[in-house]
Amino acid sequence: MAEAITPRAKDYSQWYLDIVKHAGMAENSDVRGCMVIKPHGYAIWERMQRALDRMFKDTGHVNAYFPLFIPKSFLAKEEQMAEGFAKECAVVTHHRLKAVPGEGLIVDPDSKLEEPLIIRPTSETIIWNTYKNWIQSYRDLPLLINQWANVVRWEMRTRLFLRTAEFLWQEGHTAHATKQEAEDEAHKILEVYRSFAEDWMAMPVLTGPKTDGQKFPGADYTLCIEAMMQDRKALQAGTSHFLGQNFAKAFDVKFQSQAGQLEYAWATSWGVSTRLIGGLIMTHSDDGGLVCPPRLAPIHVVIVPLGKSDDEKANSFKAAEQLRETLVRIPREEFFGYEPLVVEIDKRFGQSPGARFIDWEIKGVPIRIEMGPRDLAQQTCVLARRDFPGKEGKTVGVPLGELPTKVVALLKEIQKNLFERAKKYRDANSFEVNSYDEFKKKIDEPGGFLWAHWDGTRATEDRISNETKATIRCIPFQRAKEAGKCMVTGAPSEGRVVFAKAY
RNA sequence: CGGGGUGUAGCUCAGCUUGGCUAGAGCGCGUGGUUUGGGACCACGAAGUCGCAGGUUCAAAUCCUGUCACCCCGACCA
Repeated sequence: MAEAITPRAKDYSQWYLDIVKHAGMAENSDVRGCMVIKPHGYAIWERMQRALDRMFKDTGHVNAYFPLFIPKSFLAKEEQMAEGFAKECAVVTHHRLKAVPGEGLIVDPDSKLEEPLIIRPTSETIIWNTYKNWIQSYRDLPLLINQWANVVRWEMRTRLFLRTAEFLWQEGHTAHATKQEAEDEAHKILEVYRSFAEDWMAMPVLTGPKTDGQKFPGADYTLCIEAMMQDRKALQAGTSHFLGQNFAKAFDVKFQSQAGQLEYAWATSWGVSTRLIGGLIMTHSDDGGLVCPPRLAPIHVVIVPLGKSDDEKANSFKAAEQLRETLVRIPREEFFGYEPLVVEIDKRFGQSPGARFIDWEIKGVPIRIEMGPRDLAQQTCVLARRDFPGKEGKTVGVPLGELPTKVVALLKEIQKNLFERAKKYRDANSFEVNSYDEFKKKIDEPGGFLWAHWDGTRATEDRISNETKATIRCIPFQRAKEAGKCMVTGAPSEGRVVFAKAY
């Protein structure tokens, strides 16, 4: 039991760190606040990218790339944004080093930049500065562009994947001729995010606008997808902003309408980041390690051949190779993003079988097939599903001939089961509360999503978050119309909003 | 930025209070052998300018001064 994972019940944060570490997903680098994403973690990100990118393309978007550096004056042009990001910007002030005898490399004082460059915390400003040159006529609209990039936000307190100084994301930036069209775009993307979260990550989400206090600086309003982690805390998993004409005005982006009028363009921006990987971990994983939904799993099936004698090893290894050949030839299906099944064979005969099984469980491979002499004598194998921990997920005596159909069906079943289980958990930890006293009690124990009436004011929202550390996660589209009274002030409210403690 | 703490092998740490042989352990790593259906074991081995600089001393990982880095707790965030 050398590499045990801390149980969730004992220390949830440590459990999370143990999973990230032992599953080989990421580690802290020697650069403060920055992580190294290791191959197994990056493989999940690549799968996320592929699925999302196709969804963006299917909705008419194209990819482009804008600079990492943003002149300070650009950032300053949109006042809300400048204020929102000022405290977490990395600033480049010089462009050269020089070697000084005795001192080593120093920043060359003669290389000071005329104007400091900001490392992008987000790219609205540089992009809208560019759009100014691209947009003259209504015929140039809509402009539907996405970029895959890294950004830097100088965070004090970091956690792998969930909050790091540098992270990877995609950011969409669109320009439209009408307000309606831009608003439709923001909603359309939110639906893309919802379906990605639920259908690919198997992570149920609430959707709806943020309050004014929680929205993106520079946005007229922000829509979000919000998920519940297993410690009952909320995770903002994606945001889609309606930016109004704020950036068009800041960067003077006008177009001539069909009627010949000069008008400011309407904008949206939207993004999801490597934070989703943290969400995926905290939604599904158990005390045995990572649990990865099949549609995003870097490896779908691992075959572990077993044997003592050289003959037994050779036989089971050969059978494993034959099985892999069969499995990877299964016709590509939309369900798997038209990609072939990824099947790995574990050749480590030198290690004990238990150690090998556990290693794949920690890595979250959805299906494991064990083949030893006892199985092969009967032309069967042991089939283990990762959504049930350890031996609980095992079925012995599965005929080899049935595997191709069984494996595909089981992958789909695991995907479905993970979503339903997560949804059940979220719903079981969501409560309607009707008084502030009840709220204060429940927010600590048991925690979770508290649906409550709120008067819609910033003052009340701030008061609640100061007193309880809980914030309004979103004003869900899913809420019922229900006349009520704010639990704090008693002022009228037309529906409940969702409060929770959040990452 | 305020308070607390830690720097010794790849990792986790002991040793420091009370200075003294060649600086230790566990894990990991390498080699050889025995093992193998839920985290195997034995033997041997490689690996450290004790964060850095200066000082005290016959003698410093240990005491003193300075310095750097990192971690934890309080105001923000995909």
